[in-house]
This record gives sequence, C-alpha cells and structure tokens, in this order.
Amino acid sequence: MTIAARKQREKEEMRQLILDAARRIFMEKGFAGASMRTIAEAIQYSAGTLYLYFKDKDEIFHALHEEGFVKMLEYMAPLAHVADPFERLKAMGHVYIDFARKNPDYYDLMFIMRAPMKCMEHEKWEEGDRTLGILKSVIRECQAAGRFPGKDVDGLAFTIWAGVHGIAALYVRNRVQAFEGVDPETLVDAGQRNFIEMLERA
Amino acid sequence: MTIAARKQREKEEMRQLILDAARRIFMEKGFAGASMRTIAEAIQYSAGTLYLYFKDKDEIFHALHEEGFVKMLEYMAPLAHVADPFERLKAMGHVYIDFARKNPDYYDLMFIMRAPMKCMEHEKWEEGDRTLGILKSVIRECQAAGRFPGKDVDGLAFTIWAGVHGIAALYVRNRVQAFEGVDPETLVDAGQRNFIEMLERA
DNA sequence: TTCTTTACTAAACACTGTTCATTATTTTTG
DNA sequence: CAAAAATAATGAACAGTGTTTAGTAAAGAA
Repeated sequence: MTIAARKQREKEEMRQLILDAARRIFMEKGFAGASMRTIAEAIQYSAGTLYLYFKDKDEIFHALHEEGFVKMLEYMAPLAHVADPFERLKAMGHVYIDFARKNPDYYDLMFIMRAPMKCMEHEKWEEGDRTLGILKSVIRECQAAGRFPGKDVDGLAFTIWAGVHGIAALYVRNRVQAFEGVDPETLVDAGQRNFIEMLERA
Repeated sequence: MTIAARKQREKEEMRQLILDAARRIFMEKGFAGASMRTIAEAIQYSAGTLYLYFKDKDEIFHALHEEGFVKMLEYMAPLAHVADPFERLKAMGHVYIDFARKNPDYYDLMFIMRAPMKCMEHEKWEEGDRTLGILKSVIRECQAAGRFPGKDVDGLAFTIWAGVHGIAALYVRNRVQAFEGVDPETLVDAGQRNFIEMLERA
C-alpha cells in the first residue's frame, strides 16, 4: 500500500498548503479579504481546486478556528504550574483577554463569527470543549478549596466566560469607542481588574 | 417654499419606505438576506434608487442600528420609576439581556456587527451614547448611596456592560452550545443571576 | 499499450454592493 | 403656453463573491 499511502500524504500536504495560505491571508487582510480566489492564487492553484480538499470556505475557516484553540491552549499551558486554583483561574482570565488583544482576528473567528460554527452543527466542538473543560475543572478545584460554595459548575463557568468574553468582544468589535476620549486599553484593563475583584468577593 | 418643502417631505417618506422594507426583510432573513436588490424589489424600485436616499448599505443598517437603541430605551423607560438606584441597575441588566433574547438580530446589529459602525468612524454615536449615559448616571447614583466606593465610573460602566454583553453575545452567536446537554436559556439565567450576585458583593 | 482513475483547470452560474449613462418626469424660466 | 433646466428613476454594467461542472491532462492498473 505504499502508493495509496503516498497519495494520502500528498492530500494531507495539500490541505496544509491551503491552510497555511488561508491563515497568512486571513491574518493580513481579515476574513473578508481571504476569498477562495486569493487563497488559491497565493499557492498558484485554481479556486476550484480548494473544493477538492475542503467542502467549502466555512470548512477552511473551521480548521483555522480549531487552530485558534490550540494557540490559546499554548498560552494557557504555563498556568498549569500555578498551585493555587483561584490564582490559576485569575491568571486564566488575564491570559484569555491577552490572547484576544494580541490575536483579535483569531479571537473573532473563535468566539464571535458565525461562519466556522455552521459547519459543525451536530458534531462536537473538540478543541473548544477542551478549553471549557479546563475552566470547569479549575472551578471545581476552587470549590474543593472552599470557593464558590453551592454554585453550579456549568452556570459559574458560563458566568466567568461571559465576563471575560464581554470585555474581549467589545474590544475586538470596536464598541469601546462608545467611551469617547477614554483609551480602549485602559478600559479593558479596568474591566479585567474589576471583574477579578468581583470574583474575589463572590 | 411650499414646493421645496414637499420635495423634502417626499424624500423623507421615501427614506422611511426603504427603511421599513429593510427592517422587515432584515428581521425575516437576517443581514445577509437583506440585499440591496431584495430591499428595492420589496418596494418595487430599482436597486440603484436606494443610493439616491442612502450613501450605501451600511448607512441603511446604521439607521436600523439607531432604531435598535430607541427600541432598547423603550424597554428601559419603565425603570425610571424604580427609586433605589442599585435596584434600578439590576433591573437594567435584566432588561438588557431580555432585549437581546427577544431581538437577537437587533442586538447583533447594535453590539456585534461591524457593518453599521464603519459609516460613523468620526461622528458620534448618538443613541448609543444616551444608553451609556443612563448606565453611567445610575452608577453615579449608586455611588452617592454608598455603593462601589472609590471606583472609576467609566471603568465600572464598562465592566458592567461587558458582563451583560458577554452573556448576550455568547447567546446570540450560539457559543452557549459549547455546554453540551445544558439548556441555553437556563445558562443565560444562571449567568445573569451570578453576575448580579457578584455586583451585590462588589 | 490500452484502460481507468485521479488532479486540475477554465468557464460558467447566481449572487453581492455599487456606479453611471440614459430616459422619463417635474419644475422653472423666457 | 412652450422651451429649458433640474430632478428622479432605471437598467445595464463592473468587479467582486462562493460554488459547480464539463473538459483535459497526467498517473496508475490491466
């Protein structure tokens, strides 16, 4: 089966080639600027060829969407060494918002855009699930240490996620400009500080 | 000048006619489904005509975006009679999320989409400003009553806005489905309850 | 060396937002 | 009232989009 194996390897290489181009253009010109034709052009193939490797545009961006979670998990990895669960939770909040600031396009793709969600209507959300799993387990650790007594884990996980997402989403989609004359970065910092403070008192 | 006055009235009527059609189609088929051609078709005009009354598509949706704020302010109006400022603040949070649940498309347009924001790069955000002004003044009232001592009003307003927006945005853009097997509505309720509880302890 | 399968492309389809020359209708003026 | 100027509306065109498909050239199996 050495021949069929090579074929499959080539197929995988081509998928990766497309994905690399898609990522590069997406980072440079955003989602709208990353059209099927510009992606194809970047790797000197015809647009139709992309459809031999991906069902549609959404599937390409679903792949980048998953990449985003891997990237975020990399940001989170060092926090495993923080012994105190509540300190770890606070650090996670910080890292989450930091990720959004440094990778606004990835953040958008992962948590705001509709596009990459459609193509997985009834499949499960692999990488996203893992990230959420980490949040839930750190919450459970906090509870074992006496924090958040009597709180439902899912409900609390959602509350915390929503808290940091709210900050990140208003930032990424430029709604912070509603505060005229106030520096967006300062506002995000204040939001983060306040939210963590509220979490401390909860 | 009775003739010029009539001309201007007709112009305003036509703008309203376009806006009504745009709103109807937007509510029915969403932003993507509300193309210039379908809007024009709905009022039996050619697509080019719309450009005699609106600079571009974004300007049409900026108008609907502003409508959304008027609608939200209507939701908020009854709360003016809540005497205690903190009770009023809590009720505002509830109404905000309620608005998002009942008008997800409007909410999307107002707080998530990029489209309606572009056309007002350097103008000010009239209706949005007013909504934010209400939030800030209720926070100041709370502070006058001893709540949130020593907190910066802008920073706190952003924190609270981000808190409720996070819940609404994850709901509207279907990220709640990350919690498999948990009812989205229940999750939103829990998020709201938790956040208000945290605000009480702040 | 045929035959068949695979890989790829160019062209087309049905859309999108937007512009513009042309036509039809009003309004103003001589 | 008729001619001229201004306004309103259109349909076609432009440059894009995602996607499908008929046709072609190369690679593998017989």
